[in-house]
Amino acid sequence: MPVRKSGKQVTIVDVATRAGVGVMTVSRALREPSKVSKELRKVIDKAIADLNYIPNLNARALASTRTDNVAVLVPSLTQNIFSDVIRGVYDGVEDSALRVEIFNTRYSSEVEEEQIAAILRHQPAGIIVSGIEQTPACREMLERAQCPVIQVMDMTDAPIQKIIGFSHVEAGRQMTQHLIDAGYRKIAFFARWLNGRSGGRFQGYRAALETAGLFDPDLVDLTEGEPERPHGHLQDSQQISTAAKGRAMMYDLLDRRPDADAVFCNTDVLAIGALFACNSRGVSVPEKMGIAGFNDFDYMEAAWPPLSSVRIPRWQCGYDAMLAVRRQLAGEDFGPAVVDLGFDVVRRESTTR
Amino acid sequence: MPVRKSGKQVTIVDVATRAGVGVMTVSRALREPSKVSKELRKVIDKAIADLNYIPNLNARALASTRTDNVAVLVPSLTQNIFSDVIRGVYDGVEDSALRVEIFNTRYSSEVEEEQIAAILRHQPAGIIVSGIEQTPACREMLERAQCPVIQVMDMTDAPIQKIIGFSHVEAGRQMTQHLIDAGYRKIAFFARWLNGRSGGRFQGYRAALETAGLFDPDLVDLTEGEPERPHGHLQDSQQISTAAKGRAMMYDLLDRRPDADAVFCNTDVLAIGALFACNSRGVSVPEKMGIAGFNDFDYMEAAWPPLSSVRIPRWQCGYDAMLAVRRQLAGEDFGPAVVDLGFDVVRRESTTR
DNA sequence: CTGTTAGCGCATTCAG
DNA sequence: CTGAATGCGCTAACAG
Repeated sequence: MPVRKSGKQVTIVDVATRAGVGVMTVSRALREPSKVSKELRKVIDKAIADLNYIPNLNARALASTRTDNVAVLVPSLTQNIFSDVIRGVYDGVEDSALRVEIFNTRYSSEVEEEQIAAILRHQPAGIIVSGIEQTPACREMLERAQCPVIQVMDMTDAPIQKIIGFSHVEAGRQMTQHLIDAGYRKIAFFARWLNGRSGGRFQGYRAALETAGLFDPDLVDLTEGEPERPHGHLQDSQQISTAAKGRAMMYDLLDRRPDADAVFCNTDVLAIGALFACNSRGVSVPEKMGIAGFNDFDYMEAAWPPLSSVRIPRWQCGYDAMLAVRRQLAGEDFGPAVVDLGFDVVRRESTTR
Repeated sequence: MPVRKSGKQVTIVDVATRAGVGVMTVSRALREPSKVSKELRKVIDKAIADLNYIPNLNARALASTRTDNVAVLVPSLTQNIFSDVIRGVYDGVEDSALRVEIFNTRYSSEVEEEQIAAILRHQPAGIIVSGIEQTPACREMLERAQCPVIQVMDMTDAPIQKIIGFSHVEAGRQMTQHLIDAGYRKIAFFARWLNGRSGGRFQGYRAALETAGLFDPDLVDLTEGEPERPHGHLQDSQQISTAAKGRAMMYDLLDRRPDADAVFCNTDVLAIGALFACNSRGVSVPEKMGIAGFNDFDYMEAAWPPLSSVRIPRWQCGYDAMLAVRRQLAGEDFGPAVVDLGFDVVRRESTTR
């Protein structure tokens, strides 16, 4: 008498019995069809279909001590930045047996820690994680991980295993330098909050202006200190609008500092909001006010006037990260530990005068 | 001599040995701490920390024939619509032991089928899937699933188990009716492609206009037939811009049909592009051209002039779906099979004349 | 509250 | 190319 209810799940044994072959043959037919004779394969396929057999991947993972899941951690899905990274990841996983699992840390270190712990418990094939701001606990876990770990979308000399990204500091610096070169002198900075990456941009902005002797803290508007984390059962309609924020910041700037002549927005949406503010006040862009954003989403080019921005390799980070995982799993060369993909300062009408 | 390399993974046995207790006590301490005495719990926790023990969830899943993973399938992550749904899902999972796993089908039925198959092989705790357009194969798999299955963001009389959403047809109809009521007569329709949901909006648009005797197929611009699936190693910069598309469609409309007086855009970004086109041509909105979008993202209110749109319960769909999963798992009442959350036609300046 | 035993479904190993 | 035995790490089911 079985101690355990012999779960009515269809197992590989049932399939083997029905097909009149050994269990191992079924297992092979499932994973390496080429190693099973064509005839047996047919019989087995039929048995599988008849019984409606569904392989249990948990059992497989336990027996083989590995899985085909690549975990991807991003801080936000609402910001298209990471959607593009994820798109790259998906493009990179094609024609492989791997599966992509997305995890949203929501800019919370606690959540990230929990998720990494949970991911490791599942014995992933690889991990792709955004940024370099992991807590010591996260970092330790990731260092101990028995699989490829790739960091993306930022830059550091000391990656966990490998990093593929670009320098936010340098990006902020170069865009600011472009504004200076274009003839702007009172260049403001708009951001809703600063994290490691956006903070880097701000550093670059500040460095460029200080070098030029133009830095003015009064032109910096960081409004809120907290990272984005819409939460607490907010409904869509109750969300704080970044575009509206950009508009409000521009109104405020126009009121407070009528001498300001340009703004570097930490985000494209902020820039769009700022543009609308100028539109409604009759402030001409780029003549009276230069506007630049960051990310270069599609609508920047489509705006009127077209808005300058910094184009960053979002898709490429995701794609290359997945390829690196695959190379590593295949036992091939892992390549350099640090890959700097760079960025482009895209100059459009909004900063041309 | 062991047949198998006794993998150097730390197991629950190691912990039990070190703590000087039974295996089962460790297992309990991990999952139901309240059922283990405080003292033992301490000893066990220390042993876990000392050994750096990581529970193997695959083994747990195999032994208990269930997991804590709720799979969420969405057709796109680039469109914020689904990001909001996912946000709702995350908010709904809090204070539960469940974990969220996001899957991106990329508007591909094949991908969706593969993913659903893979998900089922992992014995999920629940499944949340977008829309009602599952292929027969998908539908069959989901009907067979031994876990709660919730469809979201659309409406049907025959859900797999339960659906939480709203009617796209009705939404399209009501927005169009609003435009008619506002006095517009030559109302165009812009869309980049039609799938089940956007197609529903078009149906509603058409129905409203036909009822009013105003339908004109020449005012419908569906440009492309294919659903969005940026792909084939496109980099960010090479993506086709929806905003630019909206702008181009408006230019085309202004050229082809100078008598057109309004447009219902299938998507907010399209509407933004259309607005920029009017800005650059000096066409006054809403006087000469009414513009309405769909989704009501934050930037619609922030635009100049503010743009009308249809606000849909994205967050609520995700949140309620997760709660339904939890209720079902807890053995509580599953509630009605069909939940219509409705929507709001948001009238702003862009359609007020 | 605690421990023992058996087995979840599959892949590894090694022999045919 | 095929198959039989063994155990992956954990938890259900009982007994104490």
